[in-house]
Amino acid sequence: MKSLIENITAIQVESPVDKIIGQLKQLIVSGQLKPGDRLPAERVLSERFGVGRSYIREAILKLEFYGLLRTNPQSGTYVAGLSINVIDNIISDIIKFNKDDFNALIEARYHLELNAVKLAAERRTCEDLESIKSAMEDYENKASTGGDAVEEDMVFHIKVAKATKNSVIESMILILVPDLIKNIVQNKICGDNRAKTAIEEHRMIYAAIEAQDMAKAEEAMASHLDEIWQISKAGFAAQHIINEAEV
Amino acid sequence: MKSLIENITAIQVESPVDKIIGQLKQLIVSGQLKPGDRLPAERVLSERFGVGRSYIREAILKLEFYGLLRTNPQSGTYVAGLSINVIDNIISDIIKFNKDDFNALIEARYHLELNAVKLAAERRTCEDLESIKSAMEDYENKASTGGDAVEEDMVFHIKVAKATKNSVIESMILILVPDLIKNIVQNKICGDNRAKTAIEEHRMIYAAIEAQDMAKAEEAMASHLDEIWQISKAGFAAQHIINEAEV
DNA sequence: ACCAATTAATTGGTTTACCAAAAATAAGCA
DNA sequence: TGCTTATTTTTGGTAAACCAATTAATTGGT
Repeated sequence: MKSLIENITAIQVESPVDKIIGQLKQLIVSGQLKPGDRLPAERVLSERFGVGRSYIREAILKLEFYGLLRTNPQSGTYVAGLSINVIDNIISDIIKFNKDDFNALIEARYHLELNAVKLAAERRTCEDLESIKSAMEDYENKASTGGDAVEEDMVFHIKVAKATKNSVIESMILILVPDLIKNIVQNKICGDNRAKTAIEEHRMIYAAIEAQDMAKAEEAMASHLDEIWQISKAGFAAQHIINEAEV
Repeated sequence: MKSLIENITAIQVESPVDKIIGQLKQLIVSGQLKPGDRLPAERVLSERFGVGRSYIREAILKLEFYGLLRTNPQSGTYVAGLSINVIDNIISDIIKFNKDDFNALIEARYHLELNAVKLAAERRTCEDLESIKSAMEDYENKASTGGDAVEEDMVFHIKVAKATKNSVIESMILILVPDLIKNIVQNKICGDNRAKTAIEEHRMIYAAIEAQDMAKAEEAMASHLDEIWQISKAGFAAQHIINEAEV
Protein backbone atom coordinates (compact mmCIF):
# COMPACT_ATOMS: atom_id res chain seq x y z
CA MET A 1 0.00 0.00 0.00
CA LYS A 2 2.80 2.33 0.86
CA SER A 3 4.49 1.80 -2.47
CA LEU A 4 1.26 2.54 -4.28
CA ILE A 5 0.92 5.85 -2.51
CA GLU A 6 4.50 6.66 -3.22
CA ASN A 7 4.00 5.96 -6.90
CA ILE A 8 1.01 8.24 -7.01
CA THR A 9 2.74 11.09 -5.26
CA ALA A 10 5.78 10.61 -7.41
CA ILE A 11 3.73 11.22 -10.54
CA GLN A 12 2.66 14.68 -9.48
CA VAL A 13 4.09 17.07 -12.01
CA GLU A 14 5.78 20.24 -10.85
CA SER A 15 3.55 23.27 -11.00
CA PRO A 16 3.58 25.35 -14.19
CA VAL A 17 5.05 28.36 -12.39
CA ASP A 18 7.99 26.36 -11.07
CA LYS A 19 8.59 25.09 -14.57
CA ILE A 20 8.59 28.65 -15.85
CA ILE A 21 10.95 29.73 -13.10
CA GLY A 22 13.25 26.92 -14.12
CA GLN A 23 13.09 28.07 -17.74
CA LEU A 24 13.91 31.64 -16.76
CA LYS A 25 16.80 30.32 -14.75
CA GLN A 26 18.05 28.50 -17.82
CA LEU A 27 17.79 31.69 -19.87
CA ILE A 28 19.92 33.47 -17.30
CA VAL A 29 22.57 30.85 -16.67
CA SER A 30 22.91 30.21 -20.40
CA GLY A 31 23.73 33.87 -20.90
CA GLN A 32 20.75 34.65 -23.14
CA LEU A 33 19.53 36.88 -20.35
CA LYS A 34 22.13 38.90 -18.51
CA PRO A 35 21.74 40.60 -15.13
CA GLY A 36 20.25 44.02 -15.65
CA ASP A 37 18.62 43.05 -18.92
CA ARG A 38 14.98 43.55 -19.63
CA LEU A 39 12.94 40.41 -19.86
CA PRO A 40 11.02 39.71 -23.04
CA ALA A 41 7.46 40.99 -22.83
CA GLU A 42 5.08 38.80 -20.88
CA ARG A 43 3.19 37.97 -24.05
CA VAL A 44 6.36 36.84 -25.75
CA LEU A 45 7.36 34.64 -22.82
CA SER A 46 3.84 33.30 -22.70
CA GLU A 47 4.05 32.20 -26.33
CA ARG A 48 7.64 31.01 -26.07
CA PHE A 49 6.93 28.78 -23.08
CA GLY A 50 3.61 27.66 -24.49
CA VAL A 51 1.63 28.71 -21.45
CA GLY A 52 -0.89 31.36 -20.46
CA ARG A 53 0.26 34.78 -19.44
CA SER A 54 -1.23 34.29 -15.98
CA TYR A 55 1.50 31.81 -15.16
CA ILE A 56 4.19 34.11 -16.44
CA ARG A 57 2.92 36.84 -14.17
CA GLU A 58 2.71 34.46 -11.25
CA ALA A 59 6.29 33.35 -11.76
CA ILE A 60 7.49 36.93 -12.06
CA LEU A 61 5.64 37.78 -8.88
CA LYS A 62 7.37 35.00 -7.01
CA LEU A 63 10.79 35.99 -8.29
CA GLU A 64 10.05 39.57 -7.39
CA PHE A 65 9.43 38.58 -3.78
CA TYR A 66 12.89 37.09 -3.68
CA GLY A 67 14.36 40.24 -5.16
CA LEU A 68 15.49 38.61 -8.37
CA LEU A 69 13.27 40.61 -10.72
CA ARG A 70 12.06 44.16 -10.67
CA THR A 71 9.08 45.16 -12.78
CA ASN A 72 8.37 48.74 -13.79
CA PRO A 73 4.78 49.26 -14.90
CA GLN A 74 4.36 50.04 -18.56
CA SER A 75 8.06 49.63 -19.07
CA GLY A 76 9.18 46.08 -18.51
CA THR A 77 10.55 43.55 -16.07
CA TYR A 78 14.24 43.62 -15.37
CA VAL A 79 16.68 41.08 -14.02
CA ALA A 80 18.38 42.09 -10.79
CA GLY A 81 21.97 43.23 -11.12
CA LEU A 82 23.29 40.21 -9.32
CA SER A 83 25.92 37.82 -10.54
CA ILE A 84 24.68 34.80 -12.41
CA ASN A 85 26.10 32.62 -9.69
CA VAL A 86 23.92 34.22 -7.02
CA ILE A 87 20.81 34.16 -9.16
CA ASP A 88 21.39 30.53 -10.02
CA ASN A 89 21.77 29.58 -6.38
CA ILE A 90 18.70 31.42 -5.24
CA ILE A 91 16.39 30.27 -8.00
CA SER A 92 17.35 26.67 -7.44
CA ASP A 93 16.13 26.95 -3.89
CA ILE A 94 12.98 28.88 -4.63
CA ILE A 95 11.64 25.94 -6.57
CA LYS A 96 12.18 23.52 -3.74
CA PHE A 97 11.29 25.78 -0.83
CA ASN A 98 8.96 23.75 1.32
CA LYS A 99 8.45 23.77 5.02
CA ASP A 100 7.55 20.09 5.19
CA ASP A 101 10.82 19.08 6.80
CA PHE A 102 9.65 19.10 10.38
CA ASN A 103 13.06 18.68 11.86
CA ALA A 104 14.39 21.65 9.95
CA LEU A 105 11.30 23.60 10.88
CA ILE A 106 11.58 22.98 14.59
CA GLU A 107 15.28 23.62 14.53
CA ALA A 108 14.94 26.90 12.70
CA ARG A 109 12.23 27.94 15.09
CA TYR A 110 14.44 27.08 18.01
CA HIS A 111 17.26 29.31 16.89
CA LEU A 112 15.01 32.12 15.74
CA GLU A 113 13.09 32.29 18.98
CA LEU A 114 16.20 32.13 21.10
CA ASN A 115 17.50 35.21 19.36
CA ALA A 116 14.08 36.83 19.45
CA VAL A 117 13.56 36.43 23.15
CA LYS A 118 16.92 37.99 23.88
CA LEU A 119 16.08 41.03 21.77
CA ALA A 120 12.63 41.15 23.30
CA ALA A 121 14.09 41.20 26.78
CA GLU A 122 16.36 44.03 25.79
CA ARG A 123 13.83 46.22 23.98
CA ARG A 124 10.37 45.42 25.28
CA THR A 125 8.20 48.38 26.07
CA CYS A 126 5.50 48.44 28.69
CA GLU A 127 2.92 47.87 25.97
CA ASP A 128 4.77 44.75 24.85
CA LEU A 129 4.78 43.52 28.41
CA GLU A 130 1.04 44.05 28.61
CA SER A 131 0.25 42.15 25.44
CA ILE A 132 2.61 39.30 26.30
CA LYS A 133 1.04 38.98 29.71
CA SER A 134 -2.42 39.02 28.22
CA ALA A 135 -1.50 36.27 25.76
CA MET A 136 0.06 34.27 28.56
CA GLU A 137 -3.11 34.47 30.64
CA ASP A 138 -5.22 33.45 27.65
CA TYR A 139 -3.04 30.40 27.31
CA GLU A 140 -3.31 29.54 30.99
CA ASN A 141 -7.08 29.83 30.96
CA LYS A 142 -7.43 27.62 27.92
CA ALA A 143 -4.86 25.08 29.07
CA SER A 144 -6.28 24.77 32.57
CA THR A 145 -9.70 23.92 31.20
CA GLY A 146 -8.22 20.93 29.45
CA GLY A 147 -8.37 22.11 25.84
CA ASP A 148 -5.31 22.03 23.64
CA ALA A 149 -4.05 25.59 23.75
CA VAL A 150 -1.70 25.36 20.79
CA GLU A 151 -2.91 28.55 19.16
CA GLU A 152 -2.81 30.48 22.39
CA ASP A 153 0.73 29.25 22.87
CA MET A 154 1.63 30.58 19.44
CA VAL A 155 0.08 33.95 20.17
CA PHE A 156 2.32 34.18 23.19
CA HIS A 157 5.35 33.58 21.05
CA ILE A 158 4.13 36.00 18.40
CA LYS A 159 3.79 38.71 20.99
CA VAL A 160 7.33 38.05 22.14
CA ALA A 161 8.48 38.31 18.54
CA LYS A 162 6.74 41.65 18.20
CA ALA A 163 8.67 42.93 21.18
CA THR A 164 11.96 42.45 19.32
CA LYS A 165 11.19 45.59 17.31
CA ASN A 166 12.77 43.77 14.38
CA SER A 167 10.23 43.41 11.60
CA VAL A 168 12.33 40.91 9.66
CA ILE A 169 12.75 38.48 12.53
CA GLU A 170 9.10 38.92 13.41
CA SER A 171 8.01 38.13 9.87
CA MET A 172 10.16 35.04 9.73
CA ILE A 173 8.65 33.64 12.88
CA LEU A 174 5.23 34.51 11.54
CA ILE A 175 5.90 32.51 8.40
CA LEU A 176 6.74 29.45 10.44
CA VAL A 177 3.85 29.63 12.89
CA PRO A 178 1.13 27.87 10.88
CA ASP A 179 3.44 24.98 10.03
CA LEU A 180 4.60 24.74 13.61
CA ILE A 181 1.01 24.44 14.76
CA LYS A 182 0.38 21.73 12.19
CA ASN A 183 3.41 19.86 13.46
CA ILE A 184 2.51 20.21 17.11
CA VAL A 185 -1.07 19.02 16.80
CA GLN A 186 0.00 16.19 14.50
CA ASN A 187 2.47 14.88 17.03
CA LYS A 188 0.09 15.47 19.90
CA ILE A 189 2.62 17.38 21.89
CA CYS A 190 -0.09 18.87 24.04
CA GLY A 191 -0.82 16.68 27.03
CA ASP A 192 -2.11 17.55 30.48
CA ASN A 193 1.33 17.35 32.03
CA ARG A 194 2.79 19.33 29.20
CA ALA A 195 0.26 22.12 29.65
CA LYS A 196 1.12 22.43 33.34
CA THR A 197 4.84 22.64 32.79
CA ALA A 198 4.40 24.97 29.84
CA ILE A 199 2.53 27.41 32.04
CA GLU A 200 5.48 27.53 34.38
CA GLU A 201 7.91 27.94 31.51
CA HIS A 202 5.91 30.78 30.04
CA ARG A 203 5.95 32.54 33.36
CA MET A 204 9.70 32.15 33.57
CA ILE A 205 10.08 33.64 30.11
CA TYR A 206 7.77 36.49 30.93
CA ALA A 207 9.56 37.25 34.17
CA ALA A 208 12.90 37.37 32.39
CA ILE A 209 11.55 39.69 29.71
CA GLU A 210 9.99 41.89 32.35
CA ALA A 211 13.31 42.05 34.22
CA GLN A 212 15.07 42.65 30.91
CA ASP A 213 17.41 39.84 31.73
CA MET A 214 18.57 38.63 28.32
CA ALA A 215 20.54 35.65 29.55
CA LYS A 216 17.75 34.39 31.72
CA ALA A 217 15.23 34.91 28.95
CA GLU A 218 17.31 32.85 26.58
CA GLU A 219 17.73 30.12 29.12
CA ALA A 220 14.02 29.98 29.89
CA MET A 221 13.08 29.90 26.21
CA ALA A 222 15.67 27.23 25.50
CA SER A 223 14.31 24.88 28.12
CA HIS A 224 10.78 25.60 26.93
CA LEU A 225 11.58 24.78 23.32
CA ASP A 226 13.89 21.91 24.15
CA GLU A 227 11.03 19.99 25.62
CA ILE A 228 8.83 20.55 22.57
CA TRP A 229 11.70 19.55 20.38
CA GLN A 230 12.27 16.29 22.19
CA ILE A 231 8.59 15.37 22.04
CA SER A 232 8.45 16.32 18.40
CA LYS A 233 11.41 14.14 17.56
CA ALA A 234 9.86 11.25 19.43
CA GLY A 235 6.56 11.80 17.66
CA PHE A 236 8.30 11.95 14.34
CA ALA A 237 10.10 8.70 15.04
CA ALA A 238 6.86 7.02 16.07
CA GLN A 239 5.19 8.23 12.89
CA HIS A 240 8.10 6.88 10.94
CA ILE A 241 7.70 3.48 12.54
CA ILE A 242 4.03 3.45 11.68
CA ASN A 243 4.82 4.26 8.09
CA GLU A 244 7.40 1.53 7.92
CA ALA A 245 4.87 -0.95 9.25
CA GLU A 246 2.57 -0.18 6.35
CA VAL A 247 5.08 -1.32 3.76
CA MET B 1 12.86 69.20 -1.86
CA LYS B 2 12.76 66.48 0.74
CA SER B 3 9.24 67.35 1.74
CA LEU B 4 8.13 67.25 -1.88
CA ILE B 5 9.48 63.76 -2.31
CA GLU B 6 7.89 62.67 0.90
CA ASN B 7 4.55 63.98 -0.22
CA ILE B 8 4.78 62.08 -3.48
CA THR B 9 5.73 58.82 -1.84
CA ALA B 10 3.06 59.31 0.77
CA ILE B 11 0.38 59.32 -1.91
CA GLN B 12 1.18 55.82 -3.08
CA VAL B 13 -1.95 53.75 -2.56
CA GLU B 14 -1.71 50.27 -1.12
CA SER B 15 -1.78 47.59 -3.75
CA PRO B 16 -5.12 45.99 -4.62
CA VAL B 17 -4.05 42.63 -3.22
CA ASP B 18 -3.15 44.10 0.16
CA LYS B 19 -6.51 45.79 0.23
CA ILE B 20 -8.16 42.45 -0.50
CA ILE B 21 -6.11 40.75 2.19
CA GLY B 22 -7.29 43.39 4.60
CA GLN B 23 -10.89 42.76 3.59
CA LEU B 24 -10.51 39.04 4.07
CA LYS B 25 -9.01 39.73 7.47
CA GLN B 26 -12.06 41.79 8.32
CA LEU B 27 -14.35 38.96 7.23
CA ILE B 28 -12.50 36.61 9.56
CA VAL B 29 -12.14 38.82 12.62
CA SER B 30 -15.76 39.92 12.32
CA GLY B 31 -16.83 36.31 12.51
CA GLN B 32 -18.47 36.18 9.08
CA LEU B 33 -15.76 33.72 8.13
CA LYS B 34 -14.75 31.21 10.75
CA PRO B 35 -11.56 29.11 10.79
CA GLY B 36 -12.13 25.97 8.77
CA ASP B 37 -14.86 27.56 6.69
CA ARG B 38 -14.81 27.57 2.95
CA LEU B 39 -14.27 30.93 1.36
CA PRO B 40 -16.88 32.26 -1.01
CA ALA B 41 -16.08 31.39 -4.62
CA GLU B 42 -13.45 33.55 -6.24
CA ARG B 43 -16.06 35.00 -8.58
CA VAL B 44 -18.24 35.98 -5.65
CA LEU B 45 -15.35 37.63 -3.82
CA SER B 46 -14.36 39.33 -7.04
CA GLU B 47 -17.82 40.86 -7.38
CA ARG B 48 -18.17 41.62 -3.69
CA PHE B 49 -14.87 43.47 -3.50
CA GLY B 50 -15.43 45.12 -6.86
CA VAL B 51 -12.18 43.91 -8.34
CA GLY B 52 -10.95 41.44 -10.94
CA ARG B 53 -10.63 37.79 -10.09
CA SER B 54 -6.88 37.86 -10.76
CA TYR B 55 -6.38 40.00 -7.69
CA ILE B 56 -8.46 37.65 -5.60
CA ARG B 57 -6.28 34.76 -6.75
CA GLU B 58 -3.14 36.74 -6.09
CA ALA B 59 -4.25 37.51 -2.56
CA ILE B 60 -5.19 33.89 -1.94
CA LEU B 61 -1.80 32.82 -3.24
CA LYS B 62 -0.05 35.12 -0.81
CA LEU B 63 -2.11 33.93 2.13
CA GLU B 64 -1.46 30.36 1.09
CA PHE B 65 2.26 30.94 1.32
CA TYR B 66 1.80 31.97 4.92
CA GLY B 67 -0.30 28.89 5.61
CA LEU B 68 -3.46 30.85 6.32
CA LEU B 69 -5.49 29.46 3.44
CA ARG B 70 -5.59 26.10 1.80
CA THR B 71 -7.09 25.74 -1.66
CA ASN B 72 -8.28 22.42 -3.03
CA PRO B 73 -8.59 22.45 -6.81
CA GLN B 74 -12.12 22.23 -8.09
CA SER B 75 -13.39 22.27 -4.55
CA GLY B 76 -12.76 25.55 -2.82
CA THR B 77 -10.42 27.57 -0.67
CA TYR B 78 -10.54 27.01 3.05
CA VAL B 79 -9.47 29.06 6.04
CA ALA B 80 -6.82 27.41 8.17
CA GLY B 81 -8.04 25.89 11.40
CA LEU B 82 -6.26 28.47 13.48
CA SER B 83 -7.75 30.68 16.11
CA ILE B 84 -8.95 34.06 14.96
CA ASN B 85 -6.36 35.64 17.19
CA VAL B 86 -3.49 33.96 15.37
CA ILE B 87 -4.89 34.67 11.93
CA ASP B 88 -5.46 38.28 12.84
CA ASN B 89 -1.91 38.67 14.07
CA ILE B 90 -0.33 37.08 11.05
CA ILE B 91 -2.40 38.85 8.41
CA SER B 92 -1.68 42.21 9.96
CA ASP B 93 2.00 41.60 9.40
CA ILE B 94 1.75 40.15 5.92
CA ILE B 95 0.48 43.44 4.63
CA LYS B 96 3.40 45.35 6.03
CA PHE B 97 6.17 42.81 5.42
CA ASN B 98 8.94 44.76 3.84
CA LYS B 99 12.65 44.28 4.02
CA ASP B 100 13.42 47.97 3.66
CA ASP B 101 14.39 48.40 7.29
CA PHE B 102 18.11 48.02 6.86
CA ASN B 103 18.87 47.85 10.54
CA ALA B 104 16.40 45.05 11.05
CA LEU B 105 17.73 43.34 7.94
CA ILE B 106 21.34 43.40 9.01
CA GLU B 107 20.45 42.37 12.52
CA ALA B 108 18.36 39.43 11.37
CA ARG B 109 21.13 38.38 9.06
CA TYR B 110 23.61 38.57 11.88
CA HIS B 111 21.68 36.22 14.09
CA LEU B 112 20.71 33.86 11.29
CA GLU B 113 24.24 33.45 10.03
CA LEU B 114 25.67 32.96 13.48
CA ASN B 115 23.34 30.03 13.98
CA ALA B 116 23.97 28.82 10.46
CA VAL B 117 27.71 28.75 10.72
CA LYS B 118 27.53 26.73 13.91
CA LEU B 119 25.32 24.14 12.26
CA ALA B 120 27.52 24.19 9.19
CA ALA B 121 30.60 23.48 11.27
CA GLU B 122 28.82 20.60 12.89
CA ARG B 123 27.36 18.98 9.80
CA ARG B 124 29.43 19.97 6.80
CA THR B 125 30.32 17.19 4.43
CA CYS B 126 33.42 17.05 2.30
CA GLU B 127 31.39 18.28 -0.65
CA ASP B 128 30.26 21.30 1.37
CA LEU B 129 33.85 22.01 2.23
CA GLU B 130 34.77 21.88 -1.44
CA SER B 131 32.06 24.28 -2.55
CA ILE B 132 32.72 26.70 0.29
CA LYS B 133 36.40 26.72 -0.52
CA SER B 134 35.66 27.27 -4.18
CA ALA B 135 33.38 30.21 -3.38
CA MET B 136 36.02 31.61 -1.07
CA GLU B 137 38.66 31.49 -3.77
CA ASP B 138 36.34 33.13 -6.25
CA TYR B 139 35.90 35.95 -3.78
CA GLU B 140 39.63 36.30 -3.23
CA ASN B 141 40.35 36.43 -6.94
CA LYS B 142 37.70 39.06 -7.55
CA ALA B 143 38.58 41.13 -4.50
CA SER B 144 42.32 41.10 -5.15
CA THR B 145 41.78 42.51 -8.65
CA GLY B 146 40.10 45.54 -7.14
CA GLY B 147 36.49 44.91 -8.13
CA ASP B 148 33.73 44.94 -5.58
CA ALA B 149 33.18 41.29 -4.79
CA VAL B 150 29.85 41.67 -3.06
CA GLU B 151 28.15 38.90 -4.98
CA GLU B 152 31.05 36.54 -4.52
CA ASP B 153 30.93 37.29 -0.82
CA MET B 154 27.27 36.36 -0.78
CA VAL B 155 27.89 33.12 -2.61
CA PHE B 156 30.34 32.21 0.11
CA HIS B 157 27.70 32.78 2.73
CA ILE B 158 25.11 30.90 0.69
CA LYS B 159 27.37 27.90 0.50
CA VAL B 160 27.83 28.00 4.25
CA ALA B 161 24.08 28.12 4.63
CA LYS B 162 23.72 25.08 2.42
CA ALA B 163 26.07 23.17 4.69
CA THR B 164 23.66 23.54 7.59
CA LYS B 165 21.52 20.82 6.03
CA ASN B 166 18.54 22.84 7.23
CA SER B 167 16.41 23.89 4.27
CA VAL B 168 14.37 26.38 6.29
CA ILE B 169 17.35 28.32 7.57
CA GLU B 170 18.91 28.17 4.14
CA SER B 171 15.78 29.55 2.51
CA MET B 172 15.55 32.38 4.98
CA ILE B 173 19.08 33.48 4.32
CA LEU B 174 18.40 33.21 0.61
CA ILE B 175 15.43 35.53 0.93
CA LEU B 176 17.57 38.16 2.59
CA VAL B 177 20.54 37.98 0.23
CA PRO B 178 19.35 40.31 -2.56
CA ASP B 179 18.37 42.99 -0.06
CA LEU B 180 21.63 42.58 1.78
CA ILE B 181 23.53 43.14 -1.44
CA LYS B 182 21.48 46.23 -2.16
CA ASN B 183 22.31 47.54 1.28
CA ILE B 184 26.00 46.78 1.04
CA VAL B 185 26.58 48.41 -2.33
CA GLN B 186 24.45 51.36 -1.33
CA ASN B 187 26.55 52.02 1.73
CA LYS B 188 29.77 51.29 -0.11
CA ILE B 189 30.96 48.82 2.45
CA CYS B 190 33.40 47.36 -0.01
CA GLY B 191 36.69 49.20 0.14
CA ASP B 192 40.21 48.02 -0.55
CA ASN B 193 41.03 47.64 3.12
CA ARG B 194 37.78 45.92 3.73
CA ALA B 195 38.42 43.36 1.00
CA LYS B 196 41.78 42.49 2.51
CA THR B 197 40.46 41.95 5.99
CA ALA B 198 37.42 40.11 4.66
CA ILE B 199 39.67 37.60 2.95
CA GLU B 200 41.32 36.85 6.24
CA GLU B 201 37.97 36.57 7.99
CA HIS B 202 36.64 34.20 5.37
CA ARG B 203 39.67 31.99 5.83
CA MET B 204 39.13 31.93 9.56
CA ILE B 205 35.51 30.91 9.06
CA TYR B 206 36.47 28.26 6.58
CA ALA B 207 39.14 26.85 8.84
CA ALA B 208 36.72 26.60 11.72
CA ILE B 209 34.14 24.85 9.59
CA GLU B 210 36.77 22.48 8.29
CA ALA B 211 37.87 21.70 11.83
CA GLN B 212 34.22 21.36 12.82
CA ASP B 213 34.86 23.78 15.64
CA MET B 214 31.45 25.30 16.27
CA ALA B 215 32.57 27.84 18.85
CA LYS B 216 35.40 29.09 16.72
CA ALA B 217 33.17 29.25 13.66
CA GLU B 218 30.66 31.37 15.51
CA GLU B 219 33.36 33.67 16.79
CA ALA B 220 34.89 34.11 13.35
CA MET B 221 31.53 34.80 11.75
CA ALA B 222 30.62 37.23 14.49
CA SER B 223 33.71 39.33 14.00
CA HIS B 224 33.21 39.20 10.23
CA LEU B 225 29.62 40.41 10.44
CA ASP B 226 30.28 42.86 13.25
CA GLU B 227 32.53 44.86 11.02
CA ILE B 228 29.98 44.97 8.22
CA TRP B 229 27.34 45.93 10.71
CA GLN B 230 29.38 48.84 12.04
CA ILE B 231 30.12 50.15 8.57
CA SER B 232 26.50 49.76 7.60
CA LYS B 233 25.32 51.69 10.59
CA ALA B 234 27.83 54.44 9.85
CA GLY B 235 26.74 54.52 6.22
CA PHE B 236 23.13 54.63 7.25
CA ALA B 237 23.82 57.54 9.57
CA ALA B 238 25.72 59.36 6.86
CA GLN B 239 22.88 58.83 4.42
CA HIS B 240 20.52 60.14 7.03
CA ILE B 241 22.59 63.26 7.45
CA ILE B 242 22.58 63.80 3.70
CA ASN B 243 18.84 63.45 3.61
CA GLU B 244 18.46 65.90 6.45
CA ALA B 245 20.65 68.38 4.65
CA GLU B 246 18.27 68.29 1.70
CA VAL B 247 15.37 69.58 3.74
C1' DA C 1 20.69 67.86 -41.16
C1' DC C 2 18.46 68.53 -36.79
C1' DC C 3 14.85 69.20 -33.51
C1' DA C 4 9.74 69.13 -32.01
C1' DA C 5 5.45 67.27 -32.12
C1' DT C 6 2.35 63.84 -33.34
C1' DT C 7 1.27 59.19 -34.24
C1' DA C 8 1.87 54.11 -33.96
C1' DA C 9 3.35 50.17 -31.46
C1' DT C 10 4.47 47.89 -27.17
C1' DT C 11 4.31 47.51 -22.25
C1' DG C 12 2.36 45.70 -17.84
C1' DG C 13 -2.32 46.22 -15.38
C1' DT C 14 -6.90 44.49 -15.25
C1' DT C 15 -10.95 42.21 -16.50
C1' DT C 16 -13.46 38.76 -18.75
C1' DA C 17 -14.53 34.33 -21.05
C1' DC C 18 -13.82 29.46 -21.44
C1' DC C 19 -12.54 24.73 -19.61
C1' DA C 20 -12.37 20.28 -17.15
C1' DA C 21 -13.02 18.35 -12.80
C1' DA C 22 -15.54 17.93 -8.55
C1' DA C 23 -20.01 18.34 -5.77
C1' DA C 24 -24.52 18.64 -5.31
C1' DT C 25 -28.87 17.53 -6.94
C1' DA C 26 -32.39 15.06 -9.29
C1' DA C 27 -34.09 11.15 -11.48
C1' DG C 28 -34.68 6.22 -11.94
C1' DC C 29 -34.58 1.61 -10.37
C1' DA C 30 -34.99 -2.06 -6.74
C1' DT D 1 -38.24 3.82 1.10
C1' DG D 2 -33.38 3.48 0.02
C1' DC D 3 -29.65 3.28 -3.12
C1' DT D 4 -27.46 4.00 -7.53
C1' DT D 5 -26.78 6.65 -11.52
C1' DA D 6 -27.27 10.71 -14.64
C1' DT D 7 -27.30 15.49 -14.86
C1' DT D 8 -26.69 20.03 -13.61
C1' DT D 9 -24.28 23.48 -11.09
C1' DT D 10 -20.22 25.29 -9.03
C1' DT D 11 -15.43 25.14 -8.33
C1' DG D 12 -10.59 26.65 -9.33
C1' DG D 13 -7.39 26.36 -13.54
C1' DT D 14 -6.26 28.50 -17.77
C1' DA D 15 -6.17 31.44 -21.63
C1' DA D 16 -7.44 35.41 -24.08
C1' DA D 17 -9.16 40.29 -24.54
C1' DC D 18 -9.28 45.01 -23.25
C1' DC D 19 -7.18 49.23 -21.11
C1' DA D 20 -4.25 53.16 -20.04
C1' DA D 21 0.34 54.57 -19.95
C1' DT D 22 4.78 54.56 -21.79
C1' DT D 23 8.04 54.28 -25.34
C1' DA D 24 9.62 54.24 -30.08
C1' DA D 25 9.04 55.87 -34.66
C1' DT D 26 7.64 58.97 -38.03
C1' DT D 27 6.55 63.11 -39.77
C1' DG D 28 6.77 68.04 -40.44
C1' DG D 29 8.99 72.25 -39.85
C1' DT D 30 13.16 74.91 -39.46
